[in-house]
This record gives sequence, structure tokens and C-alpha cells, in this order.
Amino acid sequence: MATQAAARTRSRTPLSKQRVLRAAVELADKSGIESLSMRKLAQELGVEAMSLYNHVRSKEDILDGVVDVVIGEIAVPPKTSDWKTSLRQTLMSARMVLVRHPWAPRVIESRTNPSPATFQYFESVIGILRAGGFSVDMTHHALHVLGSRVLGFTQELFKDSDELTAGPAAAAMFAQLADKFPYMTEMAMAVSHEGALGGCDDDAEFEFALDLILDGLENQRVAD
Amino acid sequence: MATQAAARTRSRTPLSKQRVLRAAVELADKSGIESLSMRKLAQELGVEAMSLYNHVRSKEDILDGVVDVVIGEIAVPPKTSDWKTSLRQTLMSARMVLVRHPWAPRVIESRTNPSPATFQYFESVIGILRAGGFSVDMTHHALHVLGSRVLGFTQELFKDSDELTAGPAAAAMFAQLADKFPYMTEMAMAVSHEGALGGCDDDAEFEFALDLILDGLENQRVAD
DNA sequence: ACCTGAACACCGTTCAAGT
DNA sequence: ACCTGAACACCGTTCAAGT
Repeated sequence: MATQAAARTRSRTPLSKQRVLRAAVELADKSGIESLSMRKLAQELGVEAMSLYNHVRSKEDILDGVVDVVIGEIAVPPKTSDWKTSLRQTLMSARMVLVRHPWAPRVIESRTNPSPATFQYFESVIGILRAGGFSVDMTHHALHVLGSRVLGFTQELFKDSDELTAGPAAAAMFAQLADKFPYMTEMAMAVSHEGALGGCDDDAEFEFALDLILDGLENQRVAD
Repeated sequence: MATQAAARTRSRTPLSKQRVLRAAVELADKSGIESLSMRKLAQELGVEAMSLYNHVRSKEDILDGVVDVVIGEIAVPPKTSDWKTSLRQTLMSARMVLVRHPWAPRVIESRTNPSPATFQYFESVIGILRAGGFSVDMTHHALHVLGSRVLGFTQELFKDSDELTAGPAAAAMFAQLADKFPYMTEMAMAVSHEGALGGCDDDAEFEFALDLILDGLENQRVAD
């Protein structure tokens, strides 16, 4: 009975997806992302590797969840100040989060589907720009200019949006999405209707971003 | 003898590091980076996995080499035109290369030491800016602004430069480096001598880059 | 309902043995 | 000098068996 109690104490908190994901983030922070294996993660939780599969579908599922946790740490300020201040604060917060989890960019880049928190985050950034007077098109450009500074996966996110709008019986799901993410839906629609193939012109966006940066550098060339 | 000839034909080109690296890039292009294992790569070359170790030290060594090959594909234009045109062409070429090898950014990000080609590439970019009238400090800022557009590893590169300058008997090696990479050496020196801890202030650089971009967006806000 | 032991198909890598 | 078979320590994952 004494040993039973001890055993129960050691793993008193029952396993859950939340707990698994939090442990995964901690392990990656502590030992690097290459140390994040099912076996080591289980060990960290005082359990066998196979037990994890009762709470997550696969390791990919864990990585998806870990990205969700990390992106969820980004603080988005309330929409009281002007767009520039809000956007600046948001991106500074994003940077702080990525400095805290240096392995995160690589994991984020490896995901194929954006997580709920990612959707929410983009909705916020887009909302800041729209409320600040940017047109839908200009907001879209702005996202590309911010590029990896907004996390580095703008491209994939909108590739996905295109698929959503193109789907056959996806109308209902889309309407539901529009409720939760009005700004993002607005932009996804505009981008899809623009090009011939329904996508955004990545080459043109890259050049737009590059030229904005080059012009900015030109203005500062003789400063400092 | 017939069979011997056939066998020799199948693997007539002797293995070499060059051939291993080229095969690795091809395999990653064809099947994705997650398919790049020692065993599959060996199979692609008609050889056993263990044979690869005669030409590379480890898988990490292969990934280092693969990054070197990819960065080496970036075309740097001759220094005839103005800095803006040269830089634009260079970055457009970099983009083309990364579009051709979509797995490359993640591998680049995972390297801890910059490869020779990376050094050469940065030397070229820095050279374009210096020749274009940018001060050493402003050139340094510009690299940070271009950020992931110049590949996304500015930070690591200069962290390393700091170690180089700080080393004890590293003076000789440094002099040799200065010969080959005069522009980069110039900047590395300036950056090291600046801060209290001999490094560049990443936070300040991030804010500089962010503000340049935000100002650029502000100017374009009502355009389009 | 949740956890586990054994097993499978894969990894990277070493080393002694082959030619 | 270059290649290989067998072996080792690791992976992610499945499944039947335990509680």
C-alpha cells in the first residue's frame, strides 16, 4: 500500500494531451529539438513511450500541438492604439517567444497545416492592418513584406486557404470559418478571386517586399 | 567477365564526396528531405550505406555539404551596375534557388557552422553594399533588415565571427580569412569592437529592421 | 479506460573482414 | 584503397495482453 501510494504520487496527475504537449515544449527547450523523441518524452513524464499514443495520434501530432502551444504564447495587444504601435508590439512579442524557443522556427516550417493558434494569430495581425486603414490587397502585401518576421509561413497558410475556397462541399465549413476569422476570410476570398489559378502570385509578392526593403535601405543609406 | 563488365558499368563512376552530395541534393529534391537517409542515399548510388563513410564523416557532414552545394547555386552578378540592381538580382537568384530546393531553408537553419559557400555569398552581398556607399555599420544593419531574405542565418554567422575574433591563437587564421573575405572581416571587426560583450545587439537590430519595414508600409498604406 | 512488453521496420554508425 | 556484413544503440509505431 505504501508503494502503491508512492507510485500514485509519482504520476498523480493523469496523462493528457495538454500535459504531453507542455512536457514536449519543456524538453525541447531544455535539450534541443533533436532530443524530442517519443521514448525520451515518455521518460520525462514517468511513463512508457507507448502510453503516449493514448493521447496523441503520432509524433507529427505532437509537433503540430507544440507549434500551437508556442504560437499561442504570442501576446496580441488590445486594439486601442494605432496600427503601427499594435503591430510593433505584436511582432516584438512574437520575437520574444521565438527567442525563448529557438528550435521553434524549424518546427513551424516543417508543418504542412496551420494550427488553430496560427489561424488566430494571423487573424489578429490582419485585423490590426485592416482596422488601421489598409486595403485588403495592401494588407496581403504587408503580410508578405513582414514575411518571416510574422513567422515565416505566410505562403503555406494561403496555399491552404485556396484549397478551402476551392473545395466542393466546403461552403459550410467556410461560413463557419468566416464567423471566427472574418478578416482572414475576407483576404482569402480576395486573393483567390484575383489570379487565374486562384492563388497569389508569390513571385510578385516577393518582389514587392524586396523593393519595399530596398527603398527603405536607400533612404537610410547615408544615415547612421 | 561479362557480368564483371556489367557490374563495373553500373557503378563505373567511382564514389566521391562530390558525387555523394549531388546525389543527396537530387534525392531531397525528388522525395523530400525526410527521405534523405544514409541507406536510401547509398541505394540511389548503387552502393551500401557503410560505403558512404569512406567519403563523408557523418550525416551531418552530408547536410553541411548539401547546404554548400545549394548556396553555391546562387548567382552573384558582376559588380558593374549600381548596388540596388546588383542586390536585387542577387536576392532574386537566391529566391530561385530556394524555390528549386524547398527543403533547403530548414536544413540551412539547422546548420551550426556557415559553409565556405555561405561565407563567399555573404562576402558578395556585403561587398555590393560597401561598394554602393553604405557605411560598415549601415551595411550591418542592412543585412539584418534583409534578414531571412538573404537566407535567414545572419545571426549565426556573426555569432561565429565573434568567436573567431575572440580566439587566442586565431590571429593567423583571421589574417588568412581577411585576405579572402575583406568585406566580411571589416564588418566582423567593427561589430566585435562595438558592444560590451563583443557581439551585435540582436534586439536593437530586430527593431531597426522592423521599423524600416513598418515605415515602408506606412508610406504605401493608401497606395495600390 | 489507460498503460505496457514484445515486436517490427526503420535509423546512424562502428568495426572487423573481405577484395 | 575502397567496399561490405554483421552488429549496436537508437527511432516511431502496432498489437495483444495486462490492470
